[in-house]
Amino acid sequence: MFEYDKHKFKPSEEMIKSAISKKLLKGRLLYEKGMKPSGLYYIKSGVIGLINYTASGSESLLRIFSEGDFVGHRSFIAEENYHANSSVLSDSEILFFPCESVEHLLKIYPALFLFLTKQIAKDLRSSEDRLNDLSGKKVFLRIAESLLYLKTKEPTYNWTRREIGEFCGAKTETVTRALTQLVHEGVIRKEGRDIIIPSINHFIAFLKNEELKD
Amino acid sequence: MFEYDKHKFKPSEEMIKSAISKKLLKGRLLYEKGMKPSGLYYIKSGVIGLINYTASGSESLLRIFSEGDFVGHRSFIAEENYHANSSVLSDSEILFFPCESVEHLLKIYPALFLFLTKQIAKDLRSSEDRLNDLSGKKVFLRIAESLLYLKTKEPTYNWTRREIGEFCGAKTETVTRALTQLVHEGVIRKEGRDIIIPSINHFIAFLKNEELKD
DNA sequence: CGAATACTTGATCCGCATCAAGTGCCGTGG
DNA sequence: CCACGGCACTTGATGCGGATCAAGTATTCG
Repeated sequence: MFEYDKHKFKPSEEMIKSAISKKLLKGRLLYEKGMKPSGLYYIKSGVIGLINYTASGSESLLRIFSEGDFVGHRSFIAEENYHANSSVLSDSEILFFPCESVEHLLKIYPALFLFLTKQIAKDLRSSEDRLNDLSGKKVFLRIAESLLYLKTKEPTYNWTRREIGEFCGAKTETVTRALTQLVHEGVIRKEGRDIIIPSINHFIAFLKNEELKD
Repeated sequence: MFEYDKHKFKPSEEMIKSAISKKLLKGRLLYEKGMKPSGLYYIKSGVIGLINYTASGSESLLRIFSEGDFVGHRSFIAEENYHANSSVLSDSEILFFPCESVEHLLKIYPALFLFLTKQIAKDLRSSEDRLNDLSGKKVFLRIAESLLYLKTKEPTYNWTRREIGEFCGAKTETVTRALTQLVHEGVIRKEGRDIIIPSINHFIAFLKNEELKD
């Protein structure tokens, strides 16, 4: 089961002075696949998703960013163009730090560079763990684990069935069915469209037990 | 379709002096999942695979390393324990560079650090591209693309059907069937157990065309 | 209130895994 | 050098998980 690191990097006052502030509404793109990075984005508030299109035309949700996260650092550091769209999932306030090169970033903000490097290394682990899960775990378990991850990362955001599915490679209908089962199992509750996990520990215990089956 | 970067980092004579040399036979493990990194590995010759076990007990091949590649750098830089086994696929000669901390590495070998950082950032892209393919592409295309990748990265190594399958989330039988079809399509040839791609360009053209279907 | 979108539930289909029963291929030891 | 044992591979038959299709209902937003 993948987890995420709550450790964040707080930009200095001086850094923030050099930043450009933007407000973006839900549904907008922060950047588009194929574009060349010219700096780093930082989320003051809101939720951003890194989204790619699959061969069959549906979307997949590769990574989630929220308050206190940097965005666009992978492409910037790899010196590649963006490999996916950065889509605004809820109204966001963003800082943009223009930067000309990786070497320049390392020189002026070595601590930030080190932080981002470690972040990418951890993200690679997560991505490879998900790769592993995708070929080894049944969809029900993937959905349950993704729900836990998404709800832990951003408890106040109302994740849709579609987004949960896009995160773990499942269709909306399949997510619905899995959620119905999770309600029957007594580990989640629905309130309108929102999904409530009354006890995270209870949910985790259920997952651990579920993993042993099959 | 994912590609790999041929750009390599050559350790200096001075670096090599501080290294420990090892010879490992096929089937051995360079390191095991869960162990704590204490330095970096470098491949002088041979092929190494990063392998994880899926929930259903089968294996998945996460990354491939060969001559001139570093191994174990992700965990070292993330300051995490290894998240998968490093398995020797063909007899290898390895250099081990002991190193106490990420900061120390950055201080004494800044160019290597920068190189590894970029490498990890590119690997994250590849991994996320594969994640995307796994939920969007049919198994036939995944197998064909994986074959191209593996054969391009290590043309002399005889990739087994099992390994190709473990790389793209397919079973051995499915790989066999896909290969049979690729022979019928006239883009590969079998010689004993080995797979020959007579013309890489022809193969790529076939793939491009195949991607447009469906 | 009406329209658009998110969700739900059931029926059906199909891709690929699984199971089974072989046939090579290759290294090892006599 | 050949025989033998063990994997790697092949091919066909069968089954099932989850996608797809379809036809609703609920929710949210203008």
